[in-house]
Amino acid sequence: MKRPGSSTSSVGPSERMTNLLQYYQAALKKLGPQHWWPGETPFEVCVGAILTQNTHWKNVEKAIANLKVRNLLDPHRLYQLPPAELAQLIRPAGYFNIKTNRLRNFLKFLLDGYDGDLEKMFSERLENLREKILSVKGIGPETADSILLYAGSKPVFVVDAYTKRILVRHQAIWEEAGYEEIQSHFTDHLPHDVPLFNEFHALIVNIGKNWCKTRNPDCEQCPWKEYLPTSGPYLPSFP
DNA sequence: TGCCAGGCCGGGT
DNA sequence: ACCCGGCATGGC
Repeated sequence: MKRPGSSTSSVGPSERMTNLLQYYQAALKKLGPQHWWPGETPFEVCVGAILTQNTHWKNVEKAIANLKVRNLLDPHRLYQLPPAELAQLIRPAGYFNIKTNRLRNFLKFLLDGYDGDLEKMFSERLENLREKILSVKGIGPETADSILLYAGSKPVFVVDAYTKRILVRHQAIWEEAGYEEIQSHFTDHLPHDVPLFNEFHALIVNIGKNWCKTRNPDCEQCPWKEYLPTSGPYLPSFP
């Protein structure tokens, strides 16, 4: 459903899916805790957040493993590594030339601004820090927010492609909604609780991967089947 | 076997 | 302010 031009519609996305805690509880009950982020240290989370841009996590795991066995999951040592060597190590994660630069941009930011100390970085005021991380070339809103939530335990809700697809499917947002608008939908209707944000986003990704796929959606088995709109422009087609 | 994945940037309308 | 092409590997 596209946002109506300048006219106002009586029933629309803003009226739907505001009972987010029920969605959360239903998903958690069916799927259990997701134990996110899949990484052992905050720094590993940051690296993974950059490497997983538009990429299967399975591929990222291989790249991270390459870095880990060489003891390179450290800002100083990783930045010391010649870029060409870094590129080869992260090759399995795809876009390896681009991601080499993006990783190094973030490393330089971390080393120059905070002596490579993530704790020091995360001690900065949240609003300022988010803007600064976003200014690093190669780090957009999802990557920045993933770093803030999953590496820094900051109360920031992470939005990704699955989040948007599911919310559009549930008529909670318009198709044209941008990142911040989608994010607001959660932060406006949920307590700002770090474990909640952590688990909720992880559950969304799980549901997106398994039931809300672009090609082969399977709404019948989806844990949120009960909440699907029973009428609207998406039935029986799928966005 | 094609299609697609936990985006983002830069250049063009 | 959007829209689009480019970036790349490996799993299903």
